[in-house]
Amino acid sequence: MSKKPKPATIQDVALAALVSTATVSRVLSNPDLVSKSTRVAVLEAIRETGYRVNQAARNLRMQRAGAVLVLVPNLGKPFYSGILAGISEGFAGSDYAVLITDTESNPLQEETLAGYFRDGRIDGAISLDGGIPSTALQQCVTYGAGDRIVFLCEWVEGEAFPVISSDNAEGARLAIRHLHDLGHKKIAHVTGPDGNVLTTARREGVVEERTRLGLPARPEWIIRGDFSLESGHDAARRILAMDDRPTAVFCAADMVAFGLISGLVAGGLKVPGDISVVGFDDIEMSGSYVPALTTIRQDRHQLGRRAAEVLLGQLANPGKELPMKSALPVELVTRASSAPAN
Amino acid sequence: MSKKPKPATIQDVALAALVSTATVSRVLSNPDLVSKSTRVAVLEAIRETGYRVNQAARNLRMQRAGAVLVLVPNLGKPFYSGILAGISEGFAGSDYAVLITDTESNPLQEETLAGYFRDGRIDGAISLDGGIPSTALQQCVTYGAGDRIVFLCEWVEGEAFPVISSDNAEGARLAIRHLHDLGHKKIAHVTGPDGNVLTTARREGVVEERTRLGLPARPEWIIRGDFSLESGHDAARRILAMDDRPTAVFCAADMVAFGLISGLVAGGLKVPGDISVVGFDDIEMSGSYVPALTTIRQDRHQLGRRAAEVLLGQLANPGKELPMKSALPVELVTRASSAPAN
DNA sequence: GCCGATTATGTAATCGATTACACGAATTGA
DNA sequence: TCAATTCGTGTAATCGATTACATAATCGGC
Repeated sequence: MSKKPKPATIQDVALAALVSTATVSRVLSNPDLVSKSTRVAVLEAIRETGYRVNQAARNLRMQRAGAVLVLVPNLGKPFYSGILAGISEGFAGSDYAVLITDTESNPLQEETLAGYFRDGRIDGAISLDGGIPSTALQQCVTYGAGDRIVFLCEWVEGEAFPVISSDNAEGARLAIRHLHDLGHKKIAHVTGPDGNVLTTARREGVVEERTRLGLPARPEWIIRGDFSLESGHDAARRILAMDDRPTAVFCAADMVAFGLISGLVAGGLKVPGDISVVGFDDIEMSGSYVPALTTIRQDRHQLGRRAAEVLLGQLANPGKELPMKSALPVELVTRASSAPAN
Repeated sequence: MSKKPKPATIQDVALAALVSTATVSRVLSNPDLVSKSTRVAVLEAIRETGYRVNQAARNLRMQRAGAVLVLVPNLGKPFYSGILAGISEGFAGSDYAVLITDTESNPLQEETLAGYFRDGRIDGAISLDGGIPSTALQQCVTYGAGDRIVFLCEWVEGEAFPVISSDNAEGARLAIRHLHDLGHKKIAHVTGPDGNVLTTARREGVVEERTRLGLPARPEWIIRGDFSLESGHDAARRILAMDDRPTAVFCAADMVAFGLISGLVAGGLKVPGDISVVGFDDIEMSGSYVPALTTIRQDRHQLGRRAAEVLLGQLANPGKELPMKSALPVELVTRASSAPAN
């Protein structure tokens, strides 16, 4: 039935090329050590036998796992797909496998992460989740994996790991400035969940820019959300009930903006006629929502690639570079959901 | 800096328990072969040393990869998250790592999949993508991996792999029956993309049930879509332009329903006042859309688990069970987007 | 009390790569 | 011309498990 042709090993290649396995190995990993003639012969033998290196054997010998883990808060959020694509692209050339786990449906146990390192299942990790318990991180550091973890988009306050993220505060400022340019003065902001680092960064951007532009600020114009569609609905309800309604709302996420818009429309308001709405992220469907959403674009692909590169760098020369925070630029994408103030 | 305490090996345990490594290994994989007293001693030694088996070594010796690959058409679609959660849950107890790849952003090269098997990177695969080229699959079969691939949700017509999916035709029938029960007679259907097996199954369910109930059928009431938000918009435009408009629409996916609803509303129609809409999938946001979407729920979690179980079974006794198609039940979830016909 | 069967355990080969070390040949410099 | 390098390659140990085979101990039946 299944014939399962046994794959060629390095021995087979050595035999075919009339050299030792050491030489074959060197041709693969350190070609300069081998004379041109034998190198050619070995490469020919490799082609002939159809040899492919056995990762398990290599990993065992080299004492590595050959895999990295990506921790995603919620795989279901469309926001993450581009990032994951960027990450796998970043690792495509390498011989690392990319494991992905959803921290919402597979909550990280206290010692799970360090355990993965310990058991030789992973060589490094990229976390998109800023909610990893400090204790879990400390265990990794204790184990010596402290320099093989990088944070992406979110991060844990007070921990010294490299962080790749967008310039969240700048994104918020861009949004406010855009609305201000359109003539809006009363601008509300629907935030992310409490305690989230992105919430803070974006809220501060809002407050800062609003102050700089001399715009009025009322406490109820900062509305607590949680990046979800529902929190957008809630915000709509809140706004519909206000005496002094804002004429524009900047939401901390596109999903929130969708919820908000549908809520406002259901409440009889027009978007952008009565209220302009700006989101954050520029997820796929933002362009085809009705109205098409004005938003702050994060280069998700690039974010993913960068994180992959940084981690690969750390894995290549462990403990070399110092952890640091790098912020990628964001961009305002003007669409139909924002219009000049009446 | 990073002390990197060297993990205990099976040797260390053997030493501590005053037995051979063979015995330790047996305690772990075949406890019955070991006398109770030594078993206890070994277990104590394991606890003492904090020993964890090294997967790379085990995999090398056992000639396996210790990993399975999940092929997802588009990680960004919220539909897949629950499924992935179910899959990883299904593999949680096992010692298989779960690799996830997005076939849209990382298109599968002709020989990639078979290559993964060949290189010992994976022991099996679950494909959520029905668009895998037959040639790629044949290569896997040739290599002997034919019984370690299962399809989930989608499948490739004419290939003999196990398939786990929902009862798509029944879902379609349920939707039509529901609308019929509400008094609708003129029911349209927005399909999935051409050539997709789900498109066929659902469309056939629609046609069948519509015929059974003696409902009228006009060719333009079958509208070609592609599971996307945009195709929902297009469908709305199409419907708005019809002379003889349907009073209800069954969409082949929730995303399509969202696009459709927003398009219809933008066109001045009320949902469900003028037109009732029913979706398929019951993704997270369906319940909090406005109006909340009536839809056909697939048990995504269960689907994932099942696929994992089937694959694990195949891996445990290769080539034992025969491939077969199994359909999980679906369920009508009645919400606000469908109402009695006027 | 003896012999075959069973049970428990150890010895050592093995999986397929990498690499420290050794060695002979070629090259260099004085 | 000889010693010191450098270069190219092979030998064999090694990574950490599993397991076929061998061996010693125990048991049962007669």
